[in-house]
Amino acid sequence: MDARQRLSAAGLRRTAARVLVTERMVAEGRPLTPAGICEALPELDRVTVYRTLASLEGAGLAHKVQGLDGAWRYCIDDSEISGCPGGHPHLLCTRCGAMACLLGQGLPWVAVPEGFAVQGKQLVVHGICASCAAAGAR
Amino acid sequence: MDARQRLSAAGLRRTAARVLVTERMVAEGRPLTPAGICEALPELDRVTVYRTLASLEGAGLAHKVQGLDGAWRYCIDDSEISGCPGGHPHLLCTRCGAMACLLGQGLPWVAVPEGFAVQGKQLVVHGICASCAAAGAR
DNA sequence: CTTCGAGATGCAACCCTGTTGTATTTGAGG
DNA sequence: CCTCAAATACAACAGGGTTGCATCTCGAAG
Ligand SMILES: [Mn+2]
Ligand SMILES: [Mn+2]
Ligand SMILES: [Zn+2]
Ligand SMILES: [Zn+2]
Repeated sequence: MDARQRLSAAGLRRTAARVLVTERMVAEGRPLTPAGICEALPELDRVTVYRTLASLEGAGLAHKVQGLDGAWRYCIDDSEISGCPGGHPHLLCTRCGAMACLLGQGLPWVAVPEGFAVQGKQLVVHGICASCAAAGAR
Repeated sequence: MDARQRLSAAGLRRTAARVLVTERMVAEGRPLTPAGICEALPELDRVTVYRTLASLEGAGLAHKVQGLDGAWRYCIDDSEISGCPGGHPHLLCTRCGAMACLLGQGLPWVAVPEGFAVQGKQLVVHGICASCAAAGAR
């Protein structure tokens, strides 16, 4: 699905910044930090990238997850693949900072105390990714 | 168990800062942000609080969890209660920022791709806590 | 094709969390 | 007591993210 189509389908104005950011995220296919996107798109202002990501997330075109480093990662929701309502766990490499969506598995049910209204859950599994392990052993 | 005993048992020097921070955390009984601890203990320098919390965590006397607001929360490990090796889920109120340990349940098993070496997991359930819901309805 | 206004962008300044460097103090063991 | 490694205070810094405001631009309406 084309970036422009995604934006229109979600009822968002198709601005240059949104098209660029969306295309970049689709091309990467994994959760990216705002900083990483800024690096890839130096023609965009940092604040614009933050606001663009917030728009995409608000419109349901992307989801975000927190890294252990305090930075959020945003990833396009690919409606053809995901199909994991309620979200999915994420992998995070503590060495290189790369994040990956663990599609195909959902989030666990958790027993919460009476009166607590659950809005969402976040499950991040951290460790050393395969490529970092290979590089470290070398 | 006394704060001093905890420190000695873990092989840490019993300094004034560590005793104060530990006592404060035991008294609260829930995960606290460094900022919250600083507020409660204005006689301590901010950096000292950060380094003290790192010491406690390194010695296995406390664990930490990330809040959705980007701040870490530290909580004393009460050896008499916890007994949840590998950690436990945490609750976070998105309105007041209060966090709670969900003792009694462990973290789920997650299928990770071949070659990924898991170091740890973090499961944060966020929503509106009972007292905030009551306050909001009022 | 032109007009026009809500919404998006760029820029500067700011806040908050956390870290690092370094001189000074402190506490536990001898 | 002494001693010295470890811990503390203070200042400076770094990174992620937000806010306010002037300017620009998309897209609907004429
Ligand atoms: Mn994901
Ligand atoms: Mn806990
Ligand atoms: Zn890696
Ligand atoms: Zn609350």
